[in-house]
Amino acid sequence: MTLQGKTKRQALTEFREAEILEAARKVFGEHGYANATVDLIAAEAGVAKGTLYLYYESKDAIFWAALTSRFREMHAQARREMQAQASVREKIRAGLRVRFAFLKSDEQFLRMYVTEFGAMCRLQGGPLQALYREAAEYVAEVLQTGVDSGELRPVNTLAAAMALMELVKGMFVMRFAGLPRHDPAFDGEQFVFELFWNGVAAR
Amino acid sequence: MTLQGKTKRQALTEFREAEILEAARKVFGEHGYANATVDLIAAEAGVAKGTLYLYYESKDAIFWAALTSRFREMHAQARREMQAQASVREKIRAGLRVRFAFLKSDEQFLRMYVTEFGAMCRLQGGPLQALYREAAEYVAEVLQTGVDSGELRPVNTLAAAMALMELVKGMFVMRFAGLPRHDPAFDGEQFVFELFWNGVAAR
DNA sequence: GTTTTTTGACTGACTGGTCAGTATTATGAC
DNA sequence: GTCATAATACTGACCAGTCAGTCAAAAAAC
Repeated sequence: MTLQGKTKRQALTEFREAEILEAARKVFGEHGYANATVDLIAAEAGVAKGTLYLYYESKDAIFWAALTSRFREMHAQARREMQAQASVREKIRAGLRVRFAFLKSDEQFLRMYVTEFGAMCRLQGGPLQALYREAAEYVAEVLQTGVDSGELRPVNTLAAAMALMELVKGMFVMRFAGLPRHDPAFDGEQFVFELFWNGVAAR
Repeated sequence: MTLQGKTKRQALTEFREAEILEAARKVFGEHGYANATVDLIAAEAGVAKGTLYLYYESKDAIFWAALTSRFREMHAQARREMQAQASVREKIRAGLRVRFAFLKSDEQFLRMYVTEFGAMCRLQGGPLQALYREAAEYVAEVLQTGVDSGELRPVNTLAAAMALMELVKGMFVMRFAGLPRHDPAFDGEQFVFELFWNGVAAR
């Protein structure tokens, strides 16, 4: 009884939390941070405004939770897939595959990631910054093994890792900038891989 | 008299306009769009709030004018320098040199460019989008001549051009993300050039 | 004196956040 | 099992602060 009861509550609570984050991603994704109102998020989540403040202490906190939770998932999955590969080349490819799949499958997250990311970096020490750094550092680590083994030519691995992540973001910026309309069959993932790999691979 | 008067007025008007844009860049750069207030911009520009509305019809219009005027300058100068070069390789190098110099020399514009750019792309058909497209298309044009002459391997030139521009932006994102602290002597411009050039150059 | 430009106090819509009250679920006594 | 009590979760009307935009009056230009 006790256990079942608690489970029921906890389950409900967790469900609510997920629901709120989902709603937040939708509203933030559609309207952007500034134009998204807490009332809208509450309505979308199907809860009262006050309830939101039981789960998160501010609009800002909701935003961070919504963005970072997905970012974290994406990064974790990319890391897993990368670890499962043997060569640096395949690790990079796997990382790209995961990130592209993630961003393609979740329009709202994509919008937040592409359009709000820059603005959020303004906050020195913000949660996203640490995550971004962590993600970049893992990729840099992988690249370093390639440099050490001679698979890649010497390069600033951290800068290269960041460049790669920015390239991924850049490919999706195209969608919002309406580019390129010319070639709908264009494969951004392959393009980024080739550009990056040729750019850093040993000659 | 009339002429002199008008000239004086016009001169004042133009001076005011430049002053307002300069102030706007400072305030938007420091606080971000959402946290920048029209009152702050007016104070910074040394005019009354109402005066701003004689020059621009809204906060949004001020923002656009402030961002696009600099972006336009940067693009125009890059274009000039590129045209002055003979080879595609040197054109690309020149374009990078101009953009890096611009962003390094103007902290406020850099902040707006890096942190607000994404958010602004949200507005389909916004002024920046057209500018961005135009800038990318010019670079793509240059790349195309390289492809045609065999200097570059076949590549989606528009995507490559955008990737290049995103790489530039990415190098400056590092500053805000605090990366990389490891190597202060790191030359972002050279890095981007090599990464890009190796990535798209003929094999 | 008339016209043009500038001013800055004012307005009112908007929204993040609160909290007193209500509803739901868990606990315990019998 | 059932009823009373406690604990927890939820609600939404409300408030206080903010800020884009206005306009009547003042200043400046002519």
